Amino acid sequence: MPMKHDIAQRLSQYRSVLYKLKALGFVRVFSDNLGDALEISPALVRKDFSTFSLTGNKRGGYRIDDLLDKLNRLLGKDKVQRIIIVGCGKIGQALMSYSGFTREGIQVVAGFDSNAAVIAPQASIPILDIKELKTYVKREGIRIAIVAVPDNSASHVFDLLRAAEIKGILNFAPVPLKGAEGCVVRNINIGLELENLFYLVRFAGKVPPQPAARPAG
Amino acid sequence: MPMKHDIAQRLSQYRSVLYKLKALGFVRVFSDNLGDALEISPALVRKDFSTFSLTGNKRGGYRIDDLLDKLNRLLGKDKVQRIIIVGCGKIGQALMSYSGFTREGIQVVAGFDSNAAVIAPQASIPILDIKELKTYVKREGIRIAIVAVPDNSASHVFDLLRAAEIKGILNFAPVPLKGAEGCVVRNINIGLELENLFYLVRFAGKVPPQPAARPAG
DNA sequence: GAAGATATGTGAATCGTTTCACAACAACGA
DNA sequence: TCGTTGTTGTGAAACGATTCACATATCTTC
Ligand SMILES: NC(=O)c1ccc[n+]([C@@H]2O[C@H](COP(=O)([O-])OP(=O)(O)OC[C@H]3O[C@@H](n4cnc5c(N)ncnc54)[C@H](O)[C@@H]3O)[C@@H](O)[C@H]2O)c1
Ligand SMILES: NC(=O)c1ccc[n+]([C@@H]2O[C@H](COP(=O)([O-])OP(=O)(O)OC[C@H]3O[C@@H](n4cnc5c(N)ncnc54)[C@H](O)[C@@H]3O)[C@@H](O)[C@H]2O)c1
Repeated sequence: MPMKHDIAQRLSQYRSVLYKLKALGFVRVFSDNLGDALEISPALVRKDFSTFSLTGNKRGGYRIDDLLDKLNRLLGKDKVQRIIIVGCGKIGQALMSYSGFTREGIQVVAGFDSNAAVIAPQASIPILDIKELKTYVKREGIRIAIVAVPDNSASHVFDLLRAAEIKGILNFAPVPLKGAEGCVVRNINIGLELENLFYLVRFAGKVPPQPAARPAG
Repeated sequence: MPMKHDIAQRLSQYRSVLYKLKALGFVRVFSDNLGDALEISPALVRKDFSTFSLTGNKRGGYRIDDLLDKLNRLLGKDKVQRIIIVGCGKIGQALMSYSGFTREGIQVVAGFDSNAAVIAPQASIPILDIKELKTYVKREGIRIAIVAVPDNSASHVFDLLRAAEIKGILNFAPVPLKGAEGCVVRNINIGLELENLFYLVRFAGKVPPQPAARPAG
């Protein structure tokens, strides 16, 4: 139950940085290097590694290959992760044809849509009728889905995915789906990110949450 | 300097929920209602409001219209926010044609690209040559940009935006751009979100950060 | 092989955020 | 008018995450 809210995120980031360092010819890293790269303190890097028993050497830091092996295993990078995309509109199709996933060991194996004009079972990544969702998910053992349907279909699609016993959802509809027993949800709300950015920019430097000068007293 | 890292995010979420309640005919809300909606405690809702001097009534809760007025002002929703998109490929174009932004008072006023085949200065949302970026940004007083260029162009584009004195960036390239003096950056890394989801799903319920049973002793 | 230099690994201290708990107050009913 | 009810507003407590600080291990050099 106690889940450090973004240590896993950092693990992925360490991994990404480590690959870059490795490509540059480095063999070892120090907690300072990783701290600089992620803009966190070296102590936190060490704490994180310690949490997952990623050990180094009291002098020469950490062996990059060693860290990468362990991180890859920890993050499930030793096998290709297969996902589906529900809603093959603008966002959905952009994601389906995104080559960056492959590099990360993520494979989009199918799309699903309710619009007959979009369905294309013979495409290299087949787009199937949403009615086939449950059968497909069960047969192929899919655990993760991306939701990219219009806002007003999102909660219906959410129910379908739950019925198909999907274990994790990445949701692009600006309708916060609430995680439920046995199904983790992460919401990506681009509008919200922008609003946040406006706010941050507006109050950059200035007194941010203006606690309203107390009426003299 | 001390910046509560996601209180602004919550402010936007309150706003969104309040509009839904209003549409349903509600006039007042209680901290409990908002707490339920955002899956946070009512106490935090009250603390947040208190921080921004959003006051309610000791019995009948908060007046929705009142909250919305104040939140809108606080979040800069009283005027349309004008943004640009750099990199008009798959993601960039999906965002340019996304109608959801308009609803939120966000207007994409131009796109920029380096590929002549994509440039279209006469389109309803013009796509201009990246060379015109600085001039345009200064002339139009643009403060926020979305970056949707390929990974290896990201940091170059970042420099161009900084030179144009852009104040905030929403970055889709999986290359963590580091915020700098006078420029806030938010990175959206979809691959990272997916990896995180895999991790969460893999360890759902089970012992998560396996602290490696100590060697008897 | 001892001395010095340098990084890790981690318990304790710190810091920021969230929750608790309750006084203060508004509305309502008798 | 006065008690009862229900909700806010907020100091203080609890909690969780991060940083500090240092003992400990390893490498390097003489
Ligand atoms: N396009 C963007 O840039 C953008 C940005 C932020 C958020 N979003 C959000 O992402 C979601 C998708 O946006 P989009 O622009 O790709 O929309 P879109 O209209 O282009 O695509 C939606 C697709 O979902 C399909 N669909 C509708 N109901 C369905 C159902 N019940 N089952 C299966 N498929 C169904 C439609 O046929 C369509 O192909 C929306 O919720 C939108 O708010 C989009
Ligand atoms: N497509 C996706 O689903 C997806 C998902 C996650 C992340 N991303 C990331 O988003 C970014 C864009 O992805 P995409 O699929 O839209 O790529 P894309 O190749 O379709 O589009 C990139 C656009 O940027 C333009 N460009 C290149 N260099 C430029 C420069 N120096 N100045 C201005 N414009 C320039 C190109 O001409 C092209 O139009 C990439 O970094 C990618 O990793 C994309």
